Amino acid sequence: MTMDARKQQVLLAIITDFITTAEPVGSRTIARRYELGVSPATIRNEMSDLEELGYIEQPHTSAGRIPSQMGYRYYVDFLMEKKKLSLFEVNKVNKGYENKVNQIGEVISNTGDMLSKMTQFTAVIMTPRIEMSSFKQIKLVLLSVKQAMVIVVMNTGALQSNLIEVPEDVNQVDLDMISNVLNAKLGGLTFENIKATLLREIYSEMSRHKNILDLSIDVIEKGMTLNREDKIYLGGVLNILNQPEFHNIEKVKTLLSLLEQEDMLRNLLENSDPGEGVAVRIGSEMEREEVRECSMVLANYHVDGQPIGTIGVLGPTRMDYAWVISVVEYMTKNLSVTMEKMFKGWR
Amino acid sequence: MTMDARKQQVLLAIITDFITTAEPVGSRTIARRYELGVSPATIRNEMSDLEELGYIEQPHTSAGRIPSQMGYRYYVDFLMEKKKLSLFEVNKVNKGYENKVNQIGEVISNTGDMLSKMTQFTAVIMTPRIEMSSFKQIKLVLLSVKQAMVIVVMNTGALQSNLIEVPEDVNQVDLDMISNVLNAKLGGLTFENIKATLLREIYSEMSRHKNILDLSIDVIEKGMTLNREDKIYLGGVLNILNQPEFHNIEKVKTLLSLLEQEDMLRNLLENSDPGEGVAVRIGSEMEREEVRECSMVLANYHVDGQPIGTIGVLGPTRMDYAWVISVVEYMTKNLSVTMEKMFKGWR
DNA sequence: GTTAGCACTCTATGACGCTGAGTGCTAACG
DNA sequence: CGTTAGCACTCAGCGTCATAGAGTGCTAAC
Repeated sequence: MTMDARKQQVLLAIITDFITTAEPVGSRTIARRYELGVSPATIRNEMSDLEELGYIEQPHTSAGRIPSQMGYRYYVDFLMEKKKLSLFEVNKVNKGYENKVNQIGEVISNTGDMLSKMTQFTAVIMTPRIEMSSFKQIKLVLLSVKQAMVIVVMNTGALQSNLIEVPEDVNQVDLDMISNVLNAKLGGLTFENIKATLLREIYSEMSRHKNILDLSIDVIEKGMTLNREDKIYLGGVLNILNQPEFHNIEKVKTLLSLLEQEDMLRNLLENSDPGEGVAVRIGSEMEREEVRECSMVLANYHVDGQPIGTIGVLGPTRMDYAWVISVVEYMTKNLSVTMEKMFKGWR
Repeated sequence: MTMDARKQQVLLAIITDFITTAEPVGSRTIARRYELGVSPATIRNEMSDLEELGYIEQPHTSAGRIPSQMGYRYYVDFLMEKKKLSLFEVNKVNKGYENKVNQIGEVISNTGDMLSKMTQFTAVIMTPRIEMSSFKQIKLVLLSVKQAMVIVVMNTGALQSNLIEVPEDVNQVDLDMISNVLNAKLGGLTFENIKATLLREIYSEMSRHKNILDLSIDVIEKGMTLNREDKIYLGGVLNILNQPEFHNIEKVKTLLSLLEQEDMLRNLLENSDPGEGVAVRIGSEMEREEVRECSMVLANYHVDGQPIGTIGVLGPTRMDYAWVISVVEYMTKNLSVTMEKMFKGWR
């Protein structure tokens, strides 16, 4: 026994129905709502086959069928028809990008909000990965007697600043000198490329100025810790509470506590890199137990052809993939363009 | 009929019991568990009185009694015995402050985490209010051709930075000049004190240098918007899901969505300023509908005798006030000391 | 004033049976 | 030989009902 056209039709009908109703769907319902031109009995036979093939399952004997994870996968890969965003929605998105184009954070959070509003699920956005960008410039600014600020500009335009303490006898001239050395040594390098050898080299160069040696190390260390600062933005977390599959407090708790732990979430995202285009990860295709009943639709956004971050939507496996994929696709494109514009302006 | 010693004992027993069990407590339970030396019947009589006085209520005829909001209030004001933190806990808190004393954000989030872990409720911390602090120094640093960074240092040591775009022909010398003017005019003033007149004054002074006029305005505006940047840190949000009163998804949703909206939360906090010492706000003593079944224990933390922020714990009205109050009190003291140390080091 | 006793109330729980949705099988049909 | 009508069967969900248990309020006795 193998998949044929009518089985596909039936599977499509089951999934379509289940996505909207969240109820197991029976043979009668399909016969009534979808015009397959056959009787419920025939559909029952097909369903029996589909179950044997593993595409659908039965919660209990006298219930209808629901799609299995494999069913969703088949649907996403072969059956689904992509939807197109309406003009109205396209306009709404474009409006969302008109203001506040000068702050990375604003763009990210705007995108996330729109994404969650349009899909009614939870939006997940990783801010631009700093590992992929290289140092462009490092500035050290003395603010008061013992306090200075490190400002690191990356080639992507990303910018990070941090406070450091400095010895009392350090003045701005010293700091400028240090910046110069750092710029010369580190300019154009990515964080990954900064090896211990290089640090030692800087160290020795600095050692001519004994009293600011410690400081230089401090700066590097700060820089390295800043490295891990790529944040994850979440939008519409509470949307999942509207989904019937999350009427159970325990499930809510496990999922929310996953979302609360940024490390885990980052891990999850990094382990399901979408590569090019939009990727769909269904249930246990993601490693973590907590999202076994969830799916993610994700895509990378790019600057200069380089993927610099990931954007995605997290919802129950029973989500409207066709719609969500279209939205993610469109938003990714827009986000890439917007980021590109911002970075171009800065370089 | 009026409150007397035995009624107090009974009320205390009811509240104590209800706090731990979350179940209505009956006369038998009290007679058994708390040694009042009287029979259940007598306690029933007292309970009847207490109900008439409004301190307790009955969910339904054949159930025990639960404290009313007024009952909790009476308990907090007159009956409760403050608990003391054990040496073990004091040590844990002190450890928490040992590292990372150089970043305000770290201190805040550390405090919040400890607070929520120790109380098992949700911790709410407002970062230092910037309105209360005055400008100490403003720096403008040119980063690239069209891009500069504004760094604002407040007298509290708080620090804010923001990116701005500048015209191409502006160089660091121009920026230094602007910083100087701004420092001269704004130094020592709080945000509140910056009036339109002052801005106009600066404006006119700047007008000598036509081409950087726009820039100056930009800087001020950025500064003003930075103003509203006092964030609210939340710790242990999911703890409330462990409370039996939040087994209902709808309640969870309303409360969480309140917490998600920073403006509302800020409003809530600002409307219940604790003043000196630790304040307790029970149920509808706070204005918002969403927290009618919650209480907050809050206190201000200080630098130089000035309250600069608020720290609090949010939980169901049925919380262990004695314990929570002690924890908040201790944490506030510690936070104040730590902040003071940080700011002293910076001034 | 306190307490034992008792009737009363009301929730929670579990058993029971019914209903309706849905299936799987079989036999008849084209 | 695929399709379908018919039918017996299964099972979750729901309402009903009776029971148990916790707790009260009242009364009368101490």
